[in-house]
Amino acid sequence: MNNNTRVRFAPSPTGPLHMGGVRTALYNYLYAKQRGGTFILRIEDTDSQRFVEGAENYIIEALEWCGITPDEGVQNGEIVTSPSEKHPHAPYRQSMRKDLYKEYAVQLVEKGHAYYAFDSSEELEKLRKEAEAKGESFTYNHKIRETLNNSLSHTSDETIKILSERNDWVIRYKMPQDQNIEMYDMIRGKIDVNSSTLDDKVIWKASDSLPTYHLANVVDDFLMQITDVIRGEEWLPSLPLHYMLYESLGWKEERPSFAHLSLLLKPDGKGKLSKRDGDRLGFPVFPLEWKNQQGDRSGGYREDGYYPEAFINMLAFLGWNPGTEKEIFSLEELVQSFSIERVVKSGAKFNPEKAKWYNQEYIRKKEISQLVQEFKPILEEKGIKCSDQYTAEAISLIRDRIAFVHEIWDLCDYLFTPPNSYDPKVKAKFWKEDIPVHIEELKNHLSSVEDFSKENIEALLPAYIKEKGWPMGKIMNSLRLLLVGESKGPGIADIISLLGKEETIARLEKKI
RNA sequence: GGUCCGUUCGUCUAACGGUUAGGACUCAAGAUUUUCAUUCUUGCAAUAGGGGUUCGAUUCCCCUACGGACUACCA
Repeated sequence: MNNNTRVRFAPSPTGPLHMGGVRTALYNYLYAKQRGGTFILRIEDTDSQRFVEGAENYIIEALEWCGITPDEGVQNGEIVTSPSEKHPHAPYRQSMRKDLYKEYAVQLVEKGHAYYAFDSSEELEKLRKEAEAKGESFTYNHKIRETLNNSLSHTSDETIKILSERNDWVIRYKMPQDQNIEMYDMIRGKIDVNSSTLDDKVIWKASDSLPTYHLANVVDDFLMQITDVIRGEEWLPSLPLHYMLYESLGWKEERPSFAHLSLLLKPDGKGKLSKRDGDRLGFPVFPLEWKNQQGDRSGGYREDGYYPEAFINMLAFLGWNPGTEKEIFSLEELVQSFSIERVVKSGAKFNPEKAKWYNQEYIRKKEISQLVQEFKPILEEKGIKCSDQYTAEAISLIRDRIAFVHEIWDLCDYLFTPPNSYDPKVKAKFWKEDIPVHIEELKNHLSSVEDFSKENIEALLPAYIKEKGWPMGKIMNSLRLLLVGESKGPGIADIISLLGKEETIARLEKKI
């Protein structure tokens, strides 16, 4: 147990949180909670171009719905601007921390680990095009940096002059040459990269006085005393840079441990899971529904009727397993059992069927009374009035066959309203010859019955039919046809008992 | 193209270097339910290919193939 463990989930507010992002947040949360540590939510909004209105609140709300609430960090609706006991490192939105990054970038320049670069985007674009034309790719690195427009190729006087005259310069990290960078990933183990294969990344830009992700990330992780970084696989290629930044900044000892999670892949075909796959295959990709500026809606697990527990459980098992055969885990159980070492290295294709299965498992564990409350709005919408007691009995008859509350109505509408049509196939098969006469007689017999309990009906019905010598199958199925309208549903005695004497007789009288 | 990561049933995955390679989802069959579903039972189905190391390789190493990520003054 190390209650000094501090992890962060650091999304960019460029749109709704993808389910893969939720999984990353979840693993961070589980890792922290298991160690009695702190889970921090930080917003990485250093790219003003891609900022999307509402995205930050979406992220907060989504995490809230999932039950993975941050201990520290940005709060819903509340702007934490200055440090407090609960939020000692506030603010947690990088755009609000912009002033603090420059000094570290400048410090790197002074130590000789970085330099000012004055190349315009146009110039760089041109160089890229030229390289491409030759079948090569342009890389701003140790081989050519001395020949480009930067403080390495200018005298310090020239540099000072340009710096004061222009505001479109950047600071680039000066990646050392031919240095073996030995890294360790908690999931993948040892990883080696030679620094010569890396380029000189921009770490700070004068145009908006903002750092790029790499610097902001490393500085904030250091300042916020992050001990473990668990993030997506897309960051693995920049891990060497991050290692070097820690080293150059003199924070080697404080460098956190890293774990890179594999991506969530689309269910069919190849590639990573995207919003389009959800639209195409009919499943949500986002935890909550999202409406973009154009008014397009993207479905959410919440709106589709998933329980957050089921969603979280499903997500946890996409790339992790406890090593036992137990598959249903509450959030608390996940906290107990999670281990970063058991996270799978390879990417996981998302399986919507399995997601449904999880929800089905959870719906079976719900209290009937809760299902009643969830179903009531649907009943009201249909204009049905009945007691909670009745609804509870109806739901308990069919609860083992649903995966979602919204499936209840289609499965047992006949328990709330008489059938308005009769399945012709079933009718053709069973509704023959003298059946109507028998049903009439049966109806009259039921009129004289007082006890409509399931047990009594179950015993009485077959006994009566047998006694009369009528064809059992035809009568039973015809009875079901009149009561239900088709060939489906719970036991006929259950249905008759629930409908009650009056309603049962009424439906039989309606005939065909 | 370059760098890095990965590869066990259709899918998610398990397996101190020694297992009839296990489980779950899906699918199929049977039983039960005088319907449908549930439930239960059974079945189908995998170590990418090739080399090593080893008494023995899914497991360790190398090569190939395939997949993925990254390769921005985006994160």
